[in-house]
Amino acid sequence: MENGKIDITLPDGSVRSFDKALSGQDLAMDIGPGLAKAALALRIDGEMKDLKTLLDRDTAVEIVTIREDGDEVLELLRHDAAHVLAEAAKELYPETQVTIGPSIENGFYYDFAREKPFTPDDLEKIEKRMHEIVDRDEQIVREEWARDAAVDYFKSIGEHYKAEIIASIPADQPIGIYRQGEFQDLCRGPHLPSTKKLGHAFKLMKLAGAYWRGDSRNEMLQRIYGTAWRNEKELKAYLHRLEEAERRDHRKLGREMDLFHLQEEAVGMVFWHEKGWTLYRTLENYLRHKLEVADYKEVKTPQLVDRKLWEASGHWEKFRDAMYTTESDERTFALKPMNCPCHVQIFNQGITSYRDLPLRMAEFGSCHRYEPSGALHGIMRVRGFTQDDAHIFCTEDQITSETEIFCALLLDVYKDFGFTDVKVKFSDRPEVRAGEDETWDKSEGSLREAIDATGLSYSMNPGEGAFYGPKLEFVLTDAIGRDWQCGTLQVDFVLPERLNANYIGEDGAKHRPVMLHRAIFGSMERFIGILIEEYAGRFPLWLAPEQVVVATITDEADDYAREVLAALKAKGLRASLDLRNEKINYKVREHSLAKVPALLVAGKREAEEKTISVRRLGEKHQKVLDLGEAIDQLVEEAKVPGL
RNA sequence: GCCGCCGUAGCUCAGGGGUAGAGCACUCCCUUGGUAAGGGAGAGGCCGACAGUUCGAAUCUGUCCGGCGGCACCA
Repeated sequence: MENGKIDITLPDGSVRSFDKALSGQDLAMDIGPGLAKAALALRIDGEMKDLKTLLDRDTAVEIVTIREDGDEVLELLRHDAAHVLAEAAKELYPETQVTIGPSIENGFYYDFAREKPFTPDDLEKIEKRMHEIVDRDEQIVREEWARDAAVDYFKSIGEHYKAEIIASIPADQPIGIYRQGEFQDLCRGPHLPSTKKLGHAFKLMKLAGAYWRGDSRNEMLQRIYGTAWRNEKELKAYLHRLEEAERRDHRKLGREMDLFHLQEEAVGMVFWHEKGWTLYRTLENYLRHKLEVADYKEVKTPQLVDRKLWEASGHWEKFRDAMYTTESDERTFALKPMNCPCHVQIFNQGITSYRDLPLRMAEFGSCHRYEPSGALHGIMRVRGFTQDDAHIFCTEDQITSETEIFCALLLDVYKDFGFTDVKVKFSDRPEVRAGEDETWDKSEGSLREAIDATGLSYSMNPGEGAFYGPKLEFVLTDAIGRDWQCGTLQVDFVLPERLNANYIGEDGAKHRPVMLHRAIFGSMERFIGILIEEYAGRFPLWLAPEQVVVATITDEADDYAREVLAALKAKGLRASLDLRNEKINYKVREHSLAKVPALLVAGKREAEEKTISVRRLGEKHQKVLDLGEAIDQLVEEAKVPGL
């Protein structure tokens, strides 16, 4: 800044000098009118700022345009879309109060407070008004207000939620107010220079309820969700993705593929049909084998257990409302919502030596929980489910190595299903919890040490741990982009204490073991739901409930087709026969729609030559192979991983 | 649980104060056809449940049940 000059360094390394301070807009114009037109914001020292920011010192500046890839531009657009949404809603329905409206993955939302609910018709009107506001090309101007003045202002115009938000901001922080047209909103920014820059590639998607400040004790607001993109093409691509995702919805495929159903008489409980149950058993046996190799001991514990045990474990106090109970012999029993207390009962039989640790006790444990009705979702969130549960009883010293061993096993299993990018979350102590703070310090510390030892990257999930200990969550994503916790690992110093679990140490004295609660699939039901969506119903051969259909072209091949079926079954393949009096086109179409991985077609020629025409799902053409060769190939491909 | 929307044949959906319709699937008949729908006929519904309004309710109103989308919850 010599001689009052301001040097601006551009991303290409070139430097422009100016006599006096200038706005980012001026800078863009100075470089070229095309750039000025495309400019949306600035990146000053790597941080996004308004395009109108005054540049009054030497600095490195990057001009952000609509053509820039990456999420930052999208976040900017979406955040503005939320403001335009709020402006439109206020214009059309002035009695509405605005609250917050952030950008989110794929879009944005805005929460409104209003007596009368918005209707789908209102959505259309609001969207139309949003387009008008964009066309008005309203300048978006940032101002900074004193906090108390801002609170008074918003109170005076009846925006009590806004006033409350501002009042909760620390007094020494500046209050940024963005004005566009008649609409003013509290906001940190940055924003576009004008509403026109938002463009028209946005769409309002859905109406929903949402609690004020995310707390169910508060009143419910009305949330409007929308999506926004750089251009029409991206918007269309997104809408198309949504349609594709709907096609692989496990609820739809579950019905179409005759895997399972749900009905009113057993809400949240799955009726497994033959094909779905075959899939279920295949998975269970696969995992059972993995567990055997990993030195787990499988057990089975009772469904109905006296409430005394749940009181002792602490579950009764915390989850009583979500437990199914029944009275008998003047005692109260609960359908088990978890397996851990039962596993401790097995552990407590006899005397355990430190030589027995780590003891890995596994169960495909059938559990029931009275989940809130609004939480139910297909077979992903149900009231009756089976956990691939296990508890590792070990010493404190063994936590790290057991965590490493478990994470390796989990990733190995996930890899067999093609899940390679797994989100890991670390959830620490919740507000309501059992155990002393010192115990939590210890358990969180040891889990952190253990996860660090695995080298996996993870994100923090504060306050989301189980009531007895911190946990790792292994999260998979469904077709519609929703995250589901599947695997978990939880460190527990509390239950062994409460249920008096002991082992005899090297010193001959009693010691408390640590329990590691862990699951890989999480629940069989949820994992199967995820798999259906992941594969869009087109399972790999080893998982497919119906692996092969033998279909005939004429009834002259019926006897041969029966021989083929027998040969397939003798090799352990799941196969069936289609001898119907239908054209081969019809049969191909039907079995393709049913997503049968392999169709073996037999006509007169094949019968005479002892060959078979192999048509694989997803391929346009078929291959004629020697029967033995065809079967060998299928058998090889149908091998269960790890077996 | 809370907010909004929805509930008609096995599935997808149309209709809408005067006793219910399509396509696919299903059953039967004809067709023996070489790799994604051959032709014909037939059967199938207490219009989610209960109450109310009405001469009359699948249709209007209310309550409940269930589903869907969010929110909250998730040992």
